[in-house]
Amino acid sequence: MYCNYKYYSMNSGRFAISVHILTLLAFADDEWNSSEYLAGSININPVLVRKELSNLRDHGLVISKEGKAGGSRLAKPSGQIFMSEVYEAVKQIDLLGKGINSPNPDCVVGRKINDHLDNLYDDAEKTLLLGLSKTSLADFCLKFA
Amino acid sequence: MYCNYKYYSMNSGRFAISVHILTLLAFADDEWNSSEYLAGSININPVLVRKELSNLRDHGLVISKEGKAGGSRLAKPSGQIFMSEVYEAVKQIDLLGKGINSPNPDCVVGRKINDHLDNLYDDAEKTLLLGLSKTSLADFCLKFA
DNA sequence: AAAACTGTAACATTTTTTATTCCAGAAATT
DNA sequence: AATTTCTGGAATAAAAAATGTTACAGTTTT
Repeated sequence: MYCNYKYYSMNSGRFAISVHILTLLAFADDEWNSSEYLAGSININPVLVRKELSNLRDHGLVISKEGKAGGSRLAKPSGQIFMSEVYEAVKQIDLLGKGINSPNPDCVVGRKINDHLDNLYDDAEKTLLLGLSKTSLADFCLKFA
Repeated sequence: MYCNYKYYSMNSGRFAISVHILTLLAFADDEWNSSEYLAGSININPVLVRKELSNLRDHGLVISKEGKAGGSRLAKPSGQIFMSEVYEAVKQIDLLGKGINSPNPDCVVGRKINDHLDNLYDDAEKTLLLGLSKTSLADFCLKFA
């Protein structure tokens, strides 16, 4: 077995789900939105929404209120939330799972390639983040007009 | 179930494996390298290497020779192969698997979000490719000096 | 006290990725 | 022309990751 670079976690849904949640919250303004309601629009299980909300909360993008009439809303104006932040928020978890495995250390290339790939990935990611930082959640919401 | 955006396929190894293969071939110059040898440095199964070679071949990055004393080598000088090409080569297969599923069509956001996410992803990917196009395989190999 | 939420843990299912086995066919070597 | 050493690729298995579900304790409003 080999390599588990998880740098580009825009993969497979979590980023999309987070953006979807944030978009709904942006449209709902000051209201507290239940995970049930959010899940209804996204068409996934409410528990998945809560998990994602939990992560967004940890990253300061949303706040939640427990108890009856509780729910979630944006932690700051949509003009101050950037896609790069969403990317970073979603990425975290994957990064933990990162496990770089054993290329052959007797090979000049194998011995060093992980470091070099790391650098390459870091650079590429910076570029990507720069691009994503140009779109705010407010910008994104405008598209629905 | 929801969303399967597979745009960012730099995920989990295939990109790394392809770069590893290409780097080995770049160092080996004109020699024909067997999948067995390549697999030895990467420390994965030779069949996986052949699959990856098959893909790289389809994208004009390597050529292979069958039969005894056969193997693979670069299809062009390493200075003319860019990381963006490798990314594109690896991406293809994932793109086929792309399946965007059913957000709630009764919701203003749900109805349109996939299109908007698509655009966002396309833009981000363009940025990423631009970044990757700045590093050639030759550049990458220099790091091993 | 009841109702309507969140927050999580534990578990089940599905999908994707990675690995393995096997063999037919191609070219060099003898 | 038989043998050897490769590729090419199908079929299958195993492992890992992503996604979905159930269940329930804890919070706050009514």
